[in-house]
Amino acid sequence: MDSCQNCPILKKSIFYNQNSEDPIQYPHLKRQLSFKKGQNIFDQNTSPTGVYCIKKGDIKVMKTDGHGNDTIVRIANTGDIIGDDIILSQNEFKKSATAMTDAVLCYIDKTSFNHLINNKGVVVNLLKKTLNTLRKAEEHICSCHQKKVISRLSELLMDLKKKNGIRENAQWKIDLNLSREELAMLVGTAPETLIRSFAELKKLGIISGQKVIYINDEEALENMANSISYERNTLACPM
Amino acid sequence: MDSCQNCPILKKSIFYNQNSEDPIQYPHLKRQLSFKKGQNIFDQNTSPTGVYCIKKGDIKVMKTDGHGNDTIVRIANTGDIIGDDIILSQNEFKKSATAMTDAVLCYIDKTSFNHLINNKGVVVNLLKKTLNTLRKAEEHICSCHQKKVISRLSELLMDLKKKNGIRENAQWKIDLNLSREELAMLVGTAPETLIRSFAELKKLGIISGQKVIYINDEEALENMANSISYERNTLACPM
DNA sequence: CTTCAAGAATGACAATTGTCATTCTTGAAA
DNA sequence: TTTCAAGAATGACAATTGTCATTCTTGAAG
Repeated sequence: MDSCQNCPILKKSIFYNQNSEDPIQYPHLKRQLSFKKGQNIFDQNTSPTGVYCIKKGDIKVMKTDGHGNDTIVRIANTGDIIGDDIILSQNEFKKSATAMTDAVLCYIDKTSFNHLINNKGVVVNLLKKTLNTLRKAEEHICSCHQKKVISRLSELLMDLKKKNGIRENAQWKIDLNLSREELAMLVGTAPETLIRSFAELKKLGIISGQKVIYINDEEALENMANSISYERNTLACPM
Repeated sequence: MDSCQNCPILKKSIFYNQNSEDPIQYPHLKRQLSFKKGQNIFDQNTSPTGVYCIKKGDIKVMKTDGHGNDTIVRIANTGDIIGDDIILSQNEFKKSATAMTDAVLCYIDKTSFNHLINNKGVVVNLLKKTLNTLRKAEEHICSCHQKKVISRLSELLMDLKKKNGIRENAQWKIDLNLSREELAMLVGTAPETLIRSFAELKKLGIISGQKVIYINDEEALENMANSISYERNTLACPM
């Protein structure tokens, strides 16, 4: 087993503690696991016995309603923790996780994890990460409430650009490691509707490409993400 | 200033610490504030200088897109903390809070709050609260993605029942302290659509009443909340 | 190269939801 | 009580989105 002290992603993880007044006990019940693209990490109906710290790869966290309707709740990356809500009552755990790329995760036993969060630095790091995730979730809720599909798709593309985008001359290149169906599950719509919004953005010249896409007009995409919501004719001056 | 030790809601707050190995420092830069129903606590464009612990009352946390589209992100109650995401970068604070009932909040200065979360028990309590809020937010995201308005409204009513419902014979009585517009902002739809869904539930005999409503058929409401999502004809056996 | 299957795309249509106009209710103030 | 304004409700219609059927692409396996 590698020691956590030398982990290349230590600084990105919640286990990195700048001020060493309260030195971290690294997990001793840790196991490093590898997953192939598409492989399931845990599923909605099991009670997990620990948490996972992502060393490498993209993990989709999903929820299914049993009628074949899946939602991708979020995508977790290097340094993120998944399954941490076992801290709450365990039996309400109702999410699944799947590797979207080949991935390496460190499994940390529940007891060990509970011990680790006795460390001030670690809890605070985890709290910050959680608050950040919550903020993003709340922003997504607003989008769902207020915006049309094409707008939410534009938001998603801006997000992906921020995370995985590569600048190429005047364009941004994004290698979507996502099928159209997965994009639909992120945006919250049917695959067909997503495909049509996608086509619309292409027709407008804002993006191009298929699996690898290019953002040709970043400003237009930003506008699409922000301004196209349901709107009423609010009379400026009802005089 | 009242001392926190004697606060009647101490046990509901994040400042309550069972194992006293690491005794809590109660906030010393605390101010108790009263708000009237409808009064604004902080708004989206200000950078708050501290957090609020709710002693009494219901607080709606909202987000506006500037085009008159508001969303109620969540309703916070006794023992909850609002504004705690000042722990993250302050300038991204983009929510407002308004009292839905007469309310009493304790304002805690940012410096003081940062000091308080040095206490293990307090951070862990806050972390648990945040994880719980996140879980609810993620569940709401799934509902938005998968369910129709009438279904989301049913979910909301079940929630309100759980929080404020009073058993009356075979029924549940809920005093909605919410206008139809507010209900719409919670469910994520237009007021007219909400009103129609409301009417539909009444027509089905599942609920009755106006501002004070009665759940006549809890099971039917539960079913409505769970089962009515968009569904495809998944062929059972395509042989 | 051909075959084939899975994903992507598109057309047609229906269901849901949003928008606007109008009317009905309700409760507070005069 | 009467008046009036704000919220609630409803009708009519349009826009968006979901569903199903079908076709087109693409890439892997033989």
